[in-house]
Amino acid sequence: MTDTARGTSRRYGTRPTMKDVAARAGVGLKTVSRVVNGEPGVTPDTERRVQESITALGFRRNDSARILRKGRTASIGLVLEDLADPFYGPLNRAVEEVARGHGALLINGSSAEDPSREQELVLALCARRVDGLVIIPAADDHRYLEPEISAGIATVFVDRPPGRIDADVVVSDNFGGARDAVAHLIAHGHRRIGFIGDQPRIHTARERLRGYRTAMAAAGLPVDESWVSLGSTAPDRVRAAATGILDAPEPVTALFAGNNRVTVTAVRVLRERPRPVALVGFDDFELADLVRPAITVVAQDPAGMGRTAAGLLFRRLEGIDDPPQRREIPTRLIARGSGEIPPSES
Amino acid sequence: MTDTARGTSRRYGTRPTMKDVAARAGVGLKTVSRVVNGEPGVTPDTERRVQESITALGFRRNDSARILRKGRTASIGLVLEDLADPFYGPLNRAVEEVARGHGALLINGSSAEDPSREQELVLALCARRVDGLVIIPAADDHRYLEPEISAGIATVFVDRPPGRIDADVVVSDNFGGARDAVAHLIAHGHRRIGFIGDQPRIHTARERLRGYRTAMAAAGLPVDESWVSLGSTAPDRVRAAATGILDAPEPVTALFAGNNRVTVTAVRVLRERPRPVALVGFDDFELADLVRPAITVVAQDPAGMGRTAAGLLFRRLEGIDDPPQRREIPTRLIARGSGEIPPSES
DNA sequence: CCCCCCATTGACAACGTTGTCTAGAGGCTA
DNA sequence: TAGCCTCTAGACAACGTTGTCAATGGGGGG
Repeated sequence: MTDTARGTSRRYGTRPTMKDVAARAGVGLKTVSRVVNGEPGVTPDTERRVQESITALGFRRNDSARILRKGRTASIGLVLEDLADPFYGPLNRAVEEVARGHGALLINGSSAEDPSREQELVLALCARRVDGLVIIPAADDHRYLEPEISAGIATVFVDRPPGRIDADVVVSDNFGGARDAVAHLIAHGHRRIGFIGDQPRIHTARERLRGYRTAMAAAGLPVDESWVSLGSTAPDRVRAAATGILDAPEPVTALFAGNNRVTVTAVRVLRERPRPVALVGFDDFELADLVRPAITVVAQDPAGMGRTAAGLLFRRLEGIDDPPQRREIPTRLIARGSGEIPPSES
Repeated sequence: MTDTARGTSRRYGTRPTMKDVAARAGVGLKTVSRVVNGEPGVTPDTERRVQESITALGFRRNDSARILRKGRTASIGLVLEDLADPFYGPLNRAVEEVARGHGALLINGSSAEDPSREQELVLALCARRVDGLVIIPAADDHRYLEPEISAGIATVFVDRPPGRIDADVVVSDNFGGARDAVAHLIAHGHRRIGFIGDQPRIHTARERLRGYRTAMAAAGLPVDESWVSLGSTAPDRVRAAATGILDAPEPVTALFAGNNRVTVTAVRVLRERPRPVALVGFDDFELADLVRPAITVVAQDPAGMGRTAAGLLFRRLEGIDDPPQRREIPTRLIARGSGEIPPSES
């Protein structure tokens, strides 16, 4: 026999079950279940005895067994690109709040922009039988989700649409926001405006570029292709791109930065140069108003996106089965100074 | 009969089980289990037949049942104050990475600094039988965890120590960091230094105050109690406190801000005033170097804290059972300008 | 006073997987 | 060729809960 610890206090790692509680209280197993779940049909006296046993033994219902039996896990999965990215914080929190309102827990993970990691994570969540998924996609082919969706796992995509399947999706008004940003610069007198954005395989980057071109065209302004630079948002790449655009013989007088990280690098670059250049960034960021000049941005509403996505998800979980929905969350231009700098010749 | 959908494609919401796979492949249930888990003792031919059935039916193992049977959930819980707080992003991510390395998923939630919500969340995670917990405490009494811990749920506290129980804990060197910050200001000639911190019921706030007092005492400088203000970090409160300290008849020449949020508000207040006042903040924040003057801070290492905490947790899960550990993560003073401003008389 | 009904309670199967154990088919040795 | 061993495969119980159903007992109406 190896149970040397037997008999000394409680066995480590062993938890009491309803059966144990029932035995101690001298009642049936099902009665304990009823008490634990607050079901009717138990006399106050019996209930008291059961409760006493529960606290005495430190019983806690095993939700794994409950889940197995009931088929619902009361948990949803959230797959995003990077838990550490400040943009996703409010989104994460908003999804959590909605989940909490529905009594569900949130399981989450980062795809790190790696499609295979996204898939691995999503399938692990499906194996857990989460009730639903909120996904910020890294992959561009989501057909691997088809069996899961038809098996009843509700799925909502956020920030970027799914690839090659149809599903609920919540996106920012990337096109409209970008168009507004560029129109704002044009309204302040700019005619030569540069655009530095993310890799074109990313949907949001393409939409923002489209907004840029549309605004320019609407004002009858030509776009010199050397003003446009799409690619990695790594500081080095952005710095090189910005320098190239600003040092051209006939340089731009304003920059539109395609996202957060680009904006920050652009601020650093502009600060090193004598000539004032206007700047509007896509995505707000904390402290954008503390920098001098304060940064004019097109603000997204990540919390709103999270709330909307979670709302759609629980709507599905409640059984509403209409065609896939698309929700576009408006953006808002916040003028703080950097976007209102007038054009200055070299 | 209500099964109108029967016969048309697959029934929505029903998933194949190992039994279904076995029936289709003409093998026993256990053989499917063996194939799914890569266990030995299956001929290549049989395995092929089973694999074929699995893909044809879109089978995915039900981890709820597996968990029930095996007793391990391969998931850990993370309870923090606010998923949206940028400070916790890197911590969250670091914990996730370590969990991922151990094949575990991460379930997380926000306590919103509400002790009862912390407890509710923690107990929900315990009912799920997470293997372990990483907790950034909001409560100051964690005895409610005793039955869970003795039932084998490993628990590590981060950022603040647990209340009234003994457990592994990972904290920043709040005392040392604060002392260094104030010593830095003293080294730059300041003798009257204000401190604005968080509510004294929070451990980190007390430790940082202790560091402040120690540095002042070490330099033989008196502390006028009107220079010290602890309380909510809401902008209004901090603004009032800062104004009071700075408008005193014999005002301070430097401020030490007890955390992130305080620092940001302090920057705004100082910017509105003519007299230059030195500032050092506890906690680094993105773009601290973009503000003018750039902000000198005592940087914590949230990713390091997360990694260390998760490391301790999985160490426990591997069965190491020594006394509760305490790990202190060093801080680092980053001089950027605001902390090197010399004293200026009114 | 009898019968019916309702409220309380518990026995039992089921959820889908994994651990244990045994059966059967070959191959090898003596 | 008998006997043994190994390797594959499946039958069965168990994990801890909940849904279903039946049994018991007490109270009220006829």
